[in-house]
Amino acid sequence: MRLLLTTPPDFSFAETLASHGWRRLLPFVWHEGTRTLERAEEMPTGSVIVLRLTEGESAVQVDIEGNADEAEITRRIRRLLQLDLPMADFHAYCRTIPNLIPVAECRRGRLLRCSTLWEDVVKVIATTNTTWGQTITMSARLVGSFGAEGRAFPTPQRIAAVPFEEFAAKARMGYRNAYVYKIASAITDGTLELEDWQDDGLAATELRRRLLSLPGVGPYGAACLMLYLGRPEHVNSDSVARALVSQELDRPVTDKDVHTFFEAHGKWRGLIYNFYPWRDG
DNA sequence: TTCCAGGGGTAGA
DNA sequence: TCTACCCATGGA
Repeated sequence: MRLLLTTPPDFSFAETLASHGWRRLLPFVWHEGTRTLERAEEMPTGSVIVLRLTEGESAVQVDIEGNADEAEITRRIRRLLQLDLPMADFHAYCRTIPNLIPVAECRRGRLLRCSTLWEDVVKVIATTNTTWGQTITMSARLVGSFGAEGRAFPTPQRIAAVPFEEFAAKARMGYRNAYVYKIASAITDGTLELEDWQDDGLAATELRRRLLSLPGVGPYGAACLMLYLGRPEHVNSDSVARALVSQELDRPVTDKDVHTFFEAHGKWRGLIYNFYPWRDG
């Protein structure tokens, strides 16, 4: 089966996929030669399908291996590519600042997401206080050990269904094991309705408060997740941000300096940081 | 061995 | 609010 999803004029397939590192984490597989983003998805029935996304003419072409409900696939892909996120105001803002004009002209601003907030949360936790290499292997172990057919990202239910000791031994996420398992268990027993937090009616301050209440999610993680949820008013200051701002200011900097550096960009701070045209690339 | 990586939790001030 | 310390894992 093949789907063709029309994309907004200010959408860029290439820029969205390059927006951050998610395309390098399973179950995403990026094929540079064919410019294809592949991803296995577990359907509500338990079956696994494979999506292959390529850029079309003002559209995203989706080739689907396996049988699945078209509406459900469309919904997931719209989430993956932030197709419903308005970009006009952000791009208009960028055009008012000379060194940010390329951000608008290259149609940057959307970020690649996973098909659930749950998966985004787990992967953000897997990026904290570790190297990218380990983040990649943690994602691979989660998919391989607990995902449906060892190909899709595990649902919270699949993780909560195994004893913690078994989960920890196979996931090997260090002290993050307990955080991920606790979140999976809370979703499974119904005390945490994480996916409902994506409601646009939720105030940004309340969303941030809730994200910070998740074990393993602090200021950095909450800022990342808010960015993925279209609320870019916080900068996800991390060691990368500190290094870049330090280079820009030519002196050692703290988190506070990073926040001060982006303060003027107000509600667009998080996006400006993510797409900032740093010197030397 | 020791350090530390796209931080976070906790205790104590 | 700020600081110090600890945290599992694995590579350098």
